[in-house]
Amino acid sequence: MKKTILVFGLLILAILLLFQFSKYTLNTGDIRTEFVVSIIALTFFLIGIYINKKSLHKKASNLPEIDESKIKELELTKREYEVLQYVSKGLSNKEIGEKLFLSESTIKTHVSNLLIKLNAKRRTQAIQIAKSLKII
Amino acid sequence: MKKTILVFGLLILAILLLFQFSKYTLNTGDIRTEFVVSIIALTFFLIGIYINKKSLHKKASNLPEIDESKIKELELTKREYEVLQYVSKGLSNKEIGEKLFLSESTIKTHVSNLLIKLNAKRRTQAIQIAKSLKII
DNA sequence: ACTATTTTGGTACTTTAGTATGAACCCAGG
DNA sequence: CCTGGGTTCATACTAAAGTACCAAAATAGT
Repeated sequence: MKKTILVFGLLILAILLLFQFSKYTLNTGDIRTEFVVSIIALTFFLIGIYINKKSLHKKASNLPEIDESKIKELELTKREYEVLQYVSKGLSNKEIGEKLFLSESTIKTHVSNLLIKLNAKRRTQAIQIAKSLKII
Repeated sequence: MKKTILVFGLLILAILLLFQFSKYTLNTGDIRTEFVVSIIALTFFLIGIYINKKSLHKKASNLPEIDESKIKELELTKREYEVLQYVSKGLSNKEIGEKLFLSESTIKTHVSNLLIKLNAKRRTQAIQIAKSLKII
C-alpha cells in the first residue's frame, strides 16, 4: 500500500517534469523534436510495461490458492484436513501417525471419515477431488 | 508468427505517423504542446501495456505444461505413463484395467515398474513425485 | 455443568495395493 | 533370424488401505 502510493507519486512527478522539459526544449529549439518525442514515448512505454507487470504478477500468484470456504462446506475438521494434507503428500497411514504422534488406527479413522465427506472411494481419488475443489 | 509481424508493422507505422503529427502541430502552433505530449504519452503507455500483456499471457499458460523430456529421462514406457495418468485420477487397478481392456494383473505389473522408476513407495507418492516433475 | 462434537484408539474383518517370479507374445533393429 | 524391450497375464504371497463397530477421553458451546 505504502509502496504503491510512493510509486504513483514519483510517477506523477516524472510526468510533470517531462512536460516542463518538453515545453522548454521545444520552445528554445536547441534540441530536435524527434529526440524529445522519443524520450517521452520511451518513458511511457516503460511505465506501461511496469504497471502491467505489477498487476499481472498478482493474478499469477493468486492461481494456486486454497478455498477455505469449501473446507467448512464439507464439514472437514481440523484433524481431518491435516491428515488429508499428509495423504496428498504421499504418506502412508503409519507415517502420518508418526508425524502427528498418533496411532495408525486413529489415522485410519480420520481417513475413513475423510473419504465419506469427500465422496471418494480411495485416498488417491480423495487427492484428485481435493485438488479440483482447491482445498489443497 | 504472422500476427506478430503484422502487429509490429502497424506499431512502427503508428510511431512514424505520430512523429510527423507532432512535428506538424508543434511547428504550426495551432495545438497546445501539452496536448500533443499527452497523446504521445498515452499512446506509448497503452502500447507498453499491450506488449506486456501478450508476453505475460504466454508465460501464464505455460505454467501447467507437461515435461516430455523428463518422461524419457525416467524411461517410462507408453503404457506405464498411461497407467500413471489413470492412477493420478484416483482409479483403482481394477478400474484402470477395465478402461484399457487389460487384466488387473497387468496393471499391477505396470504400477510396480512405475513405482521403481519414480522412486516411490506408494501410488500416492508416485502422484506427488510425478506432479513435482511436471509429467502429469 | 451438561451436551455435542471432536479426537483418540482398539478389534476384527474385507478389500486393494504392491512384490516376486515366471512365462508367453509381439515387434523393431542389428 | 534372433535378441532385447515392451506388453500381457498368472500365481502366491505380504503389506497397506479401508470398513464397521465400539468406546473413552478431550474440547468447545450453551
